[in-house]
Amino acid sequence: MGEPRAPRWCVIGRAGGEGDEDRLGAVDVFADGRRSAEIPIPEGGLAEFIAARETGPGEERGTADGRAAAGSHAPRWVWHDTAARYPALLAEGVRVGRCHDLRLCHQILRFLSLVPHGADRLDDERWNAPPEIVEAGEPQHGDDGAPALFELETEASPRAAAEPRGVPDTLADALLEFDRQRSLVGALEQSGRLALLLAAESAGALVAAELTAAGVPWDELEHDRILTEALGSRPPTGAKPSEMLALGEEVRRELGDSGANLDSPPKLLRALRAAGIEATSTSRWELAEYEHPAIAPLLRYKKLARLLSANGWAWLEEWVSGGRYRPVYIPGGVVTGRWASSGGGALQIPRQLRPALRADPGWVLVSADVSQLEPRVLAAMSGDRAMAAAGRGSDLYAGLVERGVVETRQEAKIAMLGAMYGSTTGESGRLVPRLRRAFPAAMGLVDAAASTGEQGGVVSTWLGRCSPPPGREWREIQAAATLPGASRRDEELARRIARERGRFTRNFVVQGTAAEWALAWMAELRGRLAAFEPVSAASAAGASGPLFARRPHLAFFLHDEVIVHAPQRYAEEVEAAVRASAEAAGRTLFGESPVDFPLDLRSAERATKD
DNA sequence: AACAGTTGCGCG
DNA sequence: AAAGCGCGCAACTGTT
Repeated sequence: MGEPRAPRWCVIGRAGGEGDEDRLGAVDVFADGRRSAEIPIPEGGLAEFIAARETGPGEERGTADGRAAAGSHAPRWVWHDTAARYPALLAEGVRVGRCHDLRLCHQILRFLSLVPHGADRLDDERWNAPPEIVEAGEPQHGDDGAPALFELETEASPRAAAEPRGVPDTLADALLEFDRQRSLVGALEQSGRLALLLAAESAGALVAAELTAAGVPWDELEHDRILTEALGSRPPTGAKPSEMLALGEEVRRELGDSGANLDSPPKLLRALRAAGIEATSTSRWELAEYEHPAIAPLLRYKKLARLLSANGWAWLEEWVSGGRYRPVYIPGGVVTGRWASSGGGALQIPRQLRPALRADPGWVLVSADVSQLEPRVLAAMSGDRAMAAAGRGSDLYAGLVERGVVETRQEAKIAMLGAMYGSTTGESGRLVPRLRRAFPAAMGLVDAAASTGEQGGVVSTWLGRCSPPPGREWREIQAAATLPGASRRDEELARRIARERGRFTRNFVVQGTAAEWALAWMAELRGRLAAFEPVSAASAAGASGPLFARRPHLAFFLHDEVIVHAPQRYAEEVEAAVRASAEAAGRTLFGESPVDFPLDLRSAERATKD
């Protein structure tokens, strides 16, 4: 498709050598492998350069309203690190349709290249650096009036002020790496899955930057109300809120120890034992086992202490401003391919605070999560028809009960988690054999992954992300245990860490494939949302920035859940788009599989869960 | 005073 | 005390 003369890719990178840090250049790469000469990009002109090409011929020029041509003419942008490049573009109101993130793709391909296929390895270690985190922020203007977009906000958010990492960003490096990656994929690829994975991973990088730029609409007053209701009114910095003080006094009174320190686990443990509570740790799981009048207030104290330190007023001040919470996501930050986050704890927002996620006036939050994503992914990967059938309704766990695999929904859940995590003891270990009987194909897949891992092998997700090989220490312990002079301790250690690795690889294939499904879901949804007609300026969202104020946009992502911030009038269309994207994700990964991926979907002003 | 390591708990 | 995977973060402890 597309015009024969239109470049398929456009590689962006730093053009000059020493002293030329800001000069950028581009090289077009065509489908037949031909390359253009280097196209110089004037200083500060990247946004304009890209905007012009994202808008196809005959279309209105300028993308201040974010109207990206959905890829008909625009090339796929190839750059070293989306996290380093894209926030500045977004801040200038330029959206990108597709990209190829060399750093993320390198991370995927480097483990893959350990598989003996005879292809060239990607052995340029410089590409293995962690992402360069750049705050989106408002464009800052330097002395010369030019936007200094890459300046780090050292004071506002210290975590984002990490030193720029050593990923090469010159055009020459990018072209070389891009060639290596393409030839490696070409040599290894038979199914097209790997290309799909690289595209999905890169799309995820775009989504992550856009999520930070758009922010989560956050009701600071509601957050404050939740805190005040639980903790008492806000205390001066460093002081404890009244509710914690009162509970602390109650605990100390019940323990008969007026000096007991509840904030130090070792000291608390000593105080508990002095009061006759023979606990071995201070975790709430263990404390809840003991009958003592100090336990209840202590558990409440710990709950409040957690709320205060993790998401208290200090957090609110640091991470929420102008009605937006802007977490930093790290695509591919987890070995399995899941996203991680850095700063602000985006992936740990407690349910208690969900009511603080609140749409702007005239807008709604469309929240969707996938029911039992990981078991469904396992059913699809393994082609287990019985398991697919059990998941045909909206609740796979209920399907297990209906089929008499287990007696209760709770048992179904425990058994399924145990199967995917590799539990061998307790109730979970007891129930797993039933699944093995009912779903031999699915269980065979995870059991094989565990076995491969125990033997030091590499496993891979559905699209081909490989688990890291075992480290030197692991191999040495295994080797030592097989030596003639090995002690029982050596053997037990080797056995134990082999089993641990087996549980890791067992879960890797499922968790990693679920992450791929989620990427495909978001990539599809991102495209669909960008195609909505913008609403009038009068109905624009307050603090969403030029690209997101007038269209539905992704606002939050959490492994198997997305939240879209949308103008009220689009609520139903957005729900349909979210559903259609989930169906498309299933087809993209698994083709015409009998497994479906039902969503729990709701639109409301607030994102309350359950 | 700055650092790494541990504990405990929030999320999926 | 999580039996069983993957994370991030704050606070405390013990070192340098």
